[in-house]
Amino acid sequence: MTDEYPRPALTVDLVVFTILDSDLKLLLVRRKLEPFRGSWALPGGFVRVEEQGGEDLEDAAHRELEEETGLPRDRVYLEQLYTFGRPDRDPRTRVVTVAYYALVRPELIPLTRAATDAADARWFSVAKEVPELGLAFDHEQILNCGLERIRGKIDYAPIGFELVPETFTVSELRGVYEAIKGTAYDPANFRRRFRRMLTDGVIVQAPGKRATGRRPATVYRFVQRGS
Amino acid sequence: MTDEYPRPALTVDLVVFTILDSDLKLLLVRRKLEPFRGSWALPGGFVRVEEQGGEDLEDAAHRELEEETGLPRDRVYLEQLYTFGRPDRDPRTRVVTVAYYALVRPELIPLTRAATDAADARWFSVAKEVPELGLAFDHEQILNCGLERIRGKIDYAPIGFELVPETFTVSELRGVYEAIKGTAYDPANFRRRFRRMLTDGVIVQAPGKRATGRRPATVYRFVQRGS
DNA sequence: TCAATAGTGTCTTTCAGACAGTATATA
DNA sequence: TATATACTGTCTGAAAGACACTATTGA
Repeated sequence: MTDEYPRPALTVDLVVFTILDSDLKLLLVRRKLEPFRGSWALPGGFVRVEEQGGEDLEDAAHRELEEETGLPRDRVYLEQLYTFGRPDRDPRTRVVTVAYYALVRPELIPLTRAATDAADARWFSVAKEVPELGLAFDHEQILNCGLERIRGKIDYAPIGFELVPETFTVSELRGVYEAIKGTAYDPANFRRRFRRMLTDGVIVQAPGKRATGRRPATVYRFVQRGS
Repeated sequence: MTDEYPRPALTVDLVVFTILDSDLKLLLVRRKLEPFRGSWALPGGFVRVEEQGGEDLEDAAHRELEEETGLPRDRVYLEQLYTFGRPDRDPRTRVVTVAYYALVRPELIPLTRAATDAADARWFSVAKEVPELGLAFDHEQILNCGLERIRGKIDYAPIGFELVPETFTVSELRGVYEAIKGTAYDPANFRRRFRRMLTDGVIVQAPGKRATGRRPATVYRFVQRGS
């Protein structure tokens, strides 16, 4: 019954973001095979499918991320983005891809180095480097979809905390917002929003101070629900 | 290369909403085949896939909607929702489904009648009837995903206009918001939000008046961008 | 002491919720 | 005339943008 219909190949692709030096970065891998051999592309690959069983889509995304970049599955924030299935998006055959976006804390960036040598993965500046690259397939479109999503979502969901160390200062968090939105925030007004999160219990003060600039700043910790 | 991997079956499923008598309704079809034979399910079906070419995912969604319910593709608002791929979501074989939600203007409801006789399609009250039905597969989860989406999105995007006739009164639009959100809106405050849309040019006054209740109400028309 | 960042407070505008009150149609 | 709905206006509070101001550190 279901076998009357031809089936498409199914992949997952990942738009992996981090922030380094107050700049939004995207993780790309260099393609070893045709088509687009030698081009930079989003990490991703085929979903493991069996007649009965196989892996869930989100598991496939985590697995591909770990395999291709070395980023551990349990420490990366992952969320489904959109599914792309234009008939001509892959020149070989019909390939439908479920795109996810991932947010990587800066502390984890060194872990990608381990895989870098093997898989040729690198972080690129979204604003300054990626536009020149000419990504493989429709990956530019997928990236833009991811950018739109995080730029919209950061205004109402606590995804900013996924791009900052476990403890952080107000300025560091503001830097995340500025890197994502691409605009400057008034430090005083940002701090006020922040203080509301504090009184709402979304954030608590952490011990110690951090001396980044001139005067050491208070350090905070994000309180996820149920911990 | 790509043919080394087994492929999943790929379907689209549709969460189709309308509003009738100030109540949010969902369009369901009765299954004629196993599994879940006789159960109510979301309209949907297999994406047409060929080695080279075939249809786009959104085209597949429009096609299935028209085939199964008679709703014309060019008059229904459609948007991708989420992709579901749990390995056990279909007992037969691995089936991944790309879910869409659709918004149907009340004027189009009679068009579903034509297909009703053939395909056994019916509108159900989301609040009062659907919970008792026990939908096929994971369609309850897909429905909840669609509900979440429109309840969130109506606050910042003009999707409410997709559930109202071409010309409408303030009360009618308020009824849409109340049906979706499941809460009452203060008529005076809602009217103020509405007047801002008017001054912003999102809406224009239409000729005539409509006598629904006691006093005839002014009629408006939504101005989509670029017309 | 100076410069730079941390941090506070104030003014204004915008908008939402609550709610009183006026206007106009039909039964 | 009664009443239900259409429609207007006002008060209050929450929150954002602009911006002046104080505090504390390192160089």
